[in-house]
Amino acid sequence: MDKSSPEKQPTAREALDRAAWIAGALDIVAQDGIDGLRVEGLAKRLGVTKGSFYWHFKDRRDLIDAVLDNWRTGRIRDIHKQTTAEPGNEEATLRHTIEVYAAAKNRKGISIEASIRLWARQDANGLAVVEEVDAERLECTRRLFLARGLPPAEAAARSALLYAYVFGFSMMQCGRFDMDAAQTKRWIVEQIIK
Amino acid sequence: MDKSSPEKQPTAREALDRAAWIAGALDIVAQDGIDGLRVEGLAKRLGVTKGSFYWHFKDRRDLIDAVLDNWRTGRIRDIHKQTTAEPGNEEATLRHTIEVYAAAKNRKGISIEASIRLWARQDANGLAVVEEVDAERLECTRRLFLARGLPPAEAAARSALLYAYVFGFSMMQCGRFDMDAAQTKRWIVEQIIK
DNA sequence: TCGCGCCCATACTCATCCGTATGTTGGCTG
DNA sequence: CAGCCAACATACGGATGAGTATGGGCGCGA
Repeated sequence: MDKSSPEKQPTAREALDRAAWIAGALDIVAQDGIDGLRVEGLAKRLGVTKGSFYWHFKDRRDLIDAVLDNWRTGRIRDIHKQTTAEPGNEEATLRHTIEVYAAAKNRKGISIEASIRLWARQDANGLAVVEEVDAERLECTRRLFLARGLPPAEAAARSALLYAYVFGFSMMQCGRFDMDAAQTKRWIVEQIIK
Repeated sequence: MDKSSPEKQPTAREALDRAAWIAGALDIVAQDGIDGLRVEGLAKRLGVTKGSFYWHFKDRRDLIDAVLDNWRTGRIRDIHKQTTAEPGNEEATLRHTIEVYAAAKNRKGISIEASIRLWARQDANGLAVVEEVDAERLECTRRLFLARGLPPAEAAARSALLYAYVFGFSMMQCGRFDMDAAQTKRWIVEQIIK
């Protein structure tokens, strides 16, 4: 699992550079998907050449796996951070979680989500990563519903509906549909939370 | 909008061949996304060479536009077919619509949906197509909710939640989450319909 | 100051793919 | 049967991109 292959100490320098490559890769993934993640394009974006890339990574697949791993740990850290609620405050925490994940400001994060999930349809490693992230997220919000006294089955169902709504709505293009978006979102959130 | 450029009669032969190319393209899109849709690969899949392709299509973009157009008209025809209900039968029609679009058997259709929607994020033509399909779908199911006597805002909200759930759930990977999937889906459908 | 190793550039090979130009074949028509 | 045309195949040029091989600069310790 770990990148323990370098012979000497994994200097902070190298770790930082690798992180920079991954950060740049995530920008490209958000724009063009994982298929659009090219070694030479990423290098040009970082102001270097391929020679640098192949010093930090074994090959393109190594970069993709690093991106997936980085995304996985980041999403799991995030959901734990978002869903830690003091007892009695579960409802506000749930509303806030939906806010964060469905926010229009989070366009880049949504794009990365969609790209990785589509990629995971034909990649075993990607599928495992998405499964782990989903399981963690579903479990975190389920706990919040359980803390509110809901029966286990309903807590699981509400948790599933929460993420289905968030991801599904982000994939839709409602530009031509006549509705009050804010009012609609409020009504849906009530259905999920209440 | 129409392909009226051929000088003579648009023979059934040519129409069939163009449809065959589009059908093969949809297979590839379902597997590898629109980025994976390559002229030579598609030709090999159909047992011919590029020479044939460039007789039927101007270029790769022409094929993509044809695929988008075919998908658009097909989805609109489908949703109209699924949502025509005799008065009083709206609830069963809504349940059936969810069944059809959320069906696990419809894996190929879901993959095409996801690929096109991701593609539409960076393509104006694709965006217009998705917007039109979404508007049509949202309107069709909204009419069913309205026919059941719901207030307009709630009908629109339920219609939006319906598709958000269908698309969102199809993007999730719940393999590691402990729940009764059938029971969960039943609970969610009740929330949307009732 | 000398060498060594990290970090990157340069320069290739090989494969894929788009688009075009042109050759070829089989069927239909006059 | 001559000719034409739809529907391909073949062959090519140019671009892109992965991966490798190799060289060079630069800091740093002995």
